Amino acid sequence: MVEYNAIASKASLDEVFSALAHPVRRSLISRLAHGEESVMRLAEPFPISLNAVSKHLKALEAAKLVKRRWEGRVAWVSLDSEALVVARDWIDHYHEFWTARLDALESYLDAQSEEPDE
Amino acid sequence: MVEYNAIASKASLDEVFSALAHPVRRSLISRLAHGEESVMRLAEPFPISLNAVSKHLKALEAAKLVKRRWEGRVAWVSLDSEALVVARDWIDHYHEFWTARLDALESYLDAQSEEPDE
DNA sequence: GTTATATTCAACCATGAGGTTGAGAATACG
DNA sequence: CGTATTCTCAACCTCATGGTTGAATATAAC
Repeated sequence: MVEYNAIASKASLDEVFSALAHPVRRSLISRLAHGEESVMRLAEPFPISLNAVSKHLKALEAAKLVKRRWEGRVAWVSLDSEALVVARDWIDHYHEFWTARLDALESYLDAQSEEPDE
Repeated sequence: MVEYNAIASKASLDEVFSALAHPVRRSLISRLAHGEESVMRLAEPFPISLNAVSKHLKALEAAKLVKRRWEGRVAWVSLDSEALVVARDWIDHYHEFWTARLDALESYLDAQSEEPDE
C-alpha cells in the first residue's frame, strides 16, 4: 500500500539551507513562528514588491519549510517544521562528531601531561 | 580592555547558511568532522579542480565553519564548530516557538472537543 | 456584470556564485 | 642553486538568484 503523499519528494538539504540563507526568508520564518499569515500581510513590512515576497515563499515551500492553505482567494501560510528538524539534525550530527573528537583529543593531551617523562 | 580578537567579525547567518547550502561544502564538513586535513587531500575525492575546492574552503572559513593552521606550505583545515552552533540555535529557536504554538493549539482544540455543546 | 482584491506567472535585467584555466608566491627537496 | 609541491589570486564564462514590471487568474464585493 503506497502512502498518501508518496509523491511529495523530500526537501533536499540544498534547498533547505539555501532557503535559510536569505534574510528575507528567515524573517518570514520568524514571523510565521507566531502563527499563520496571509501573503499580503507577510509582504507588508518588506521594502520589496509583493511579487518578490511571493517568490521567497515559493522557495520556502519548495524547501518544505512552509505550508499553504487556501481559503477563497487568500493563501494562509504557516510553518512546516519538518525541514527545520532535518536541517538541525544534520548540523547536530557533525557538531557532535566534532566535539566528541575534541573531547577525546583533550583527554589524550591531559593524559600525556600527567606522565611527561615517558 | 579590548579583546584579543575584537576585530574578527562574527559570521552572519547569511554566510553560515549559504555555506551549508552547497553539497561540496557539506561534504567537506563531513570529512573534517573526522579530523584535520590538508587542502590537497580534501580536494582529492571531488571531481572539480583544486581551485574550486580552495574557493569553497574560503567560503567555509568566512562563515567561521572552518579554521586554517599553516605548517610550512601546507594548510591544515579543521572544523570550527562555533558557527554550527549559531546556525543550530537559530533553527532551534523558531522550531521551539512553532512547536509550542502547535501544542497550545492542540490542547485548545482538545479542550473544545471536551465541551462540544457550549 | 463590473470592479476590486489576493496571488501567481512571464519576461526581463543586474549581480553573484561556481566552475574553468593560467599565473604567482612561498616552502620543501634534489 | 633549480625544480617540484601546495595553495591562492586574477580573469573569465555560464547559469542561477533576486529583484523589477505588467499581465493573468480566481475569488469576493457591489
